[in-house]
Amino acid sequence: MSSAPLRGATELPGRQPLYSQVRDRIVLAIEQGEWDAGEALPSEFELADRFGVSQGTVRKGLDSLAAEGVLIRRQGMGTFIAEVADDWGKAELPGATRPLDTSLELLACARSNAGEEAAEALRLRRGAILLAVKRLVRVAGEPFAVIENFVAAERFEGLDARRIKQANCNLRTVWWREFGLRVISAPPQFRAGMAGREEARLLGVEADRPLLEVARTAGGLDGEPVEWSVLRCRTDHYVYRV
Amino acid sequence: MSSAPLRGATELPGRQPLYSQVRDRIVLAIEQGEWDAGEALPSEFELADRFGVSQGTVRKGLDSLAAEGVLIRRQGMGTFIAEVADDWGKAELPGATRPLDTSLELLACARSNAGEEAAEALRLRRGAILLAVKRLVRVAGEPFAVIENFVAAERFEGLDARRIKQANCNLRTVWWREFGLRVISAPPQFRAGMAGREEARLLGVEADRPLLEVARTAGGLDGEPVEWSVLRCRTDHYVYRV
DNA sequence: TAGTGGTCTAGACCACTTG
DNA sequence: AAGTGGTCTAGACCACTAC
Repeated sequence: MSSAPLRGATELPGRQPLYSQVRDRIVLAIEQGEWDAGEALPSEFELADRFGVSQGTVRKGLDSLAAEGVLIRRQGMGTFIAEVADDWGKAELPGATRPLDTSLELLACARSNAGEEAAEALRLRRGAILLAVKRLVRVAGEPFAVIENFVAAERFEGLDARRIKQANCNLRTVWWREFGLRVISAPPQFRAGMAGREEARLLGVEADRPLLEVARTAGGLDGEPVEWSVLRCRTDHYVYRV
Repeated sequence: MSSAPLRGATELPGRQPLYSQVRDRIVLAIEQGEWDAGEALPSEFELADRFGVSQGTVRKGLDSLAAEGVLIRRQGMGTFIAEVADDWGKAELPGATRPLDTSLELLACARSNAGEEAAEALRLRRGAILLAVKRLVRVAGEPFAVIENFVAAERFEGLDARRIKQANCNLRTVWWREFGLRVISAPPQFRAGMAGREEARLLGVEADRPLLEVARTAGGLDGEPVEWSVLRCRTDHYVYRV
């Protein structure tokens, strides 16, 4: 939050461009809760004053965060902190281009131990204590997908079903409001699997029917992995679009 | 190829920003074969002269094409036409982040009639005459996926197996070299399906095993749909990453 | 040394939104 | 009318590449 100009850092060997330093300073301010979701940032000129750079340089930093989906810029209005969204793909009718509306339901929130994939993705040791959140996605009221999210229990002390439900089952909102953490997802991995007994029951399909599996990690704005998650969905009625 | 300044268009009602007009002019020049793949474009200042705008405006246009993967910019060297790549996702080991090397083999190139999905995607009538290209993707020598591409036969008169093999089975290279067409893919749709008898045989899996299906359309730099394609892959050994 | 793209500035004007 | 982001310019300097 200091107003020290950024130039001092420009002589260091591992020097970053000014606009990139501006981006990082803004990220820091966001993480420190300086502005709430939906709130407007100061104007480009105010930020330029604060960071001791020109308005064009601030613009480049803001544009990069807008491209990442962290900020929303509207001509004539200002630059706003984006509402965080659970940025999974969307259900669509095959061949269609319009995403369908979905609803989320919390199934469980419990401690578990890291399996091989989760441990590797989160850079933890195998068996580390995780929190596992299990949710059901519905399309037009019908079960479409089961999502499991895993995070390090240590970092998310106090997470429980009540807090998740308060945020309408949007975990990104929970990470942001309760833990001051904003995350961005890496490109997912895809696999075709079979419905186990549990998924078959939840999704209302027969066991041994093919299910689409989507797995991904998400990291903080600084790049550190925070969350590993898997979505399993039936694709007999709808398809999944990235 | 004319050198008329761009300003004249700025008074039109559907006016585009100058940098966007610069982008379109460069796209046009690329499509007219002014530069080959791998070749360098004129410098920013030369292009600025040619289009009658400032160097910064040219830069914005070039940057947007670089972001789309059409151009590659290298400090101190210049701006180059990117080699076209078949931009499917990659095969990876589960949990890994490094893509594996793949090879392509042409299975067939034949005429067919547009099914419902292909017709809709390509904005043609159902039953329109298409060219269907079928290829096999191998990872470490083992069959991994079957890709089918569909294009309007009318637009790709003269396409045959020989021309495809000459381009190492890279269809994007064929579109570019033989038909002067550069395409960009839209986000794909995913589905979990079952291996039919034909895919099972080609991929070396049992019939009724789950297969991952990835479908997408690709359009020209002007946005018109050109190609519809489907990839079907086994995900028992490797996974598919976007 | 010359030429390229990469960064940064200062200032101008435009388009849009709100009061 | 005032304030915001969006575009555009002209010019400066830097970092990298080639010769």
